[in-house]
Amino acid sequence: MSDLLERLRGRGWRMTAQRRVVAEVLDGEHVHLTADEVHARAVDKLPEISRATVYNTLGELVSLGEVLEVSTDRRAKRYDPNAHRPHQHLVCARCGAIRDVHPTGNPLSALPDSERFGFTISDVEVTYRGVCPNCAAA
Amino acid sequence: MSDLLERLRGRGWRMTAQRRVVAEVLDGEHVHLTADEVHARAVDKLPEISRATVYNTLGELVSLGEVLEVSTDRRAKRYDPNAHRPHQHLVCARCGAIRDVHPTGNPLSALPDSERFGFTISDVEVTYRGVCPNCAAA
DNA sequence: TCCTACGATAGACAATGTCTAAGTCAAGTA
DNA sequence: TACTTGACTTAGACATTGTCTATCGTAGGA
Repeated sequence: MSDLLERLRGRGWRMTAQRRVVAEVLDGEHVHLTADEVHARAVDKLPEISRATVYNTLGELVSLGEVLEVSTDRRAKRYDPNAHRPHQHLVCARCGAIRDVHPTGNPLSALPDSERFGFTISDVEVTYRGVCPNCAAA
Repeated sequence: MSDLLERLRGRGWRMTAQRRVVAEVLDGEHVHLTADEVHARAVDKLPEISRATVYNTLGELVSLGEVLEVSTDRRAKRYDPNAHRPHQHLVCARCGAIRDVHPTGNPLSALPDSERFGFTISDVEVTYRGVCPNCAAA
């Protein structure tokens, strides 16, 4: 995670204990926490951190392109630190588990010009839904 | 829209003024209203209809498979009456306009077995994002 | 026409996210 | 090191979206 902290510092980010803690919480593969979960884990490390700061910091990380927002369910947004490798999500419809996946081909090419209605398309968001092995076994 | 009302009546749906109004509001192509927008339009036709009834009725229509829930932004869910033809969505990142689109090929096939982590996948949700012609011109 | 179970209602409540005003502090400067 | 300043943090009010409950009303069958 010092990678991320270094990058942020290099971009002129003012380093505070709160920001460091939020960045540390968002470390790892297949991490997809809600803002509230991030807050809860941040509080473990820094009890006086406020909800507003977590929201602010997450918003800044998203603006900087260091973290992605994903909405796999209709409840809270989730934050995905795996922003530097394009990927999609695979969600278990029962337990809500989320995995990052990497499809073949460019998903943008699936949409023919005749279906683009003159839009300039820049991005696709793809979420696969199914049942994970654990839930299938249960 | 009498089609929808007929189908619903055929399924034993008890017909009330409120339900009829909600079904009428959800008529047409490229209709993607939030629950609140549905409520506002329903109130125009039937001033005493309550918010809870709109939510209940939308939920029932979704359960019956007559209407789809889509979440193209992170704000409110939107309701799409075009439930009988599989389609995806194209969203303008500036004004939020939404169009239904129909891509070529089966999006499920883009995910190789090696990336399925043992999940049994049943569904894919695809949202294209870009800028619509109106916003591009402005 | 009358009954009754299902539907509708108002409004409280819950979850998530945003905003504000005031206090605090990181980092540059001398 | 001490000073300064504007960016950062805070608590809590507020906003939005959605859900639940207790009560009232009514569609449709007898």
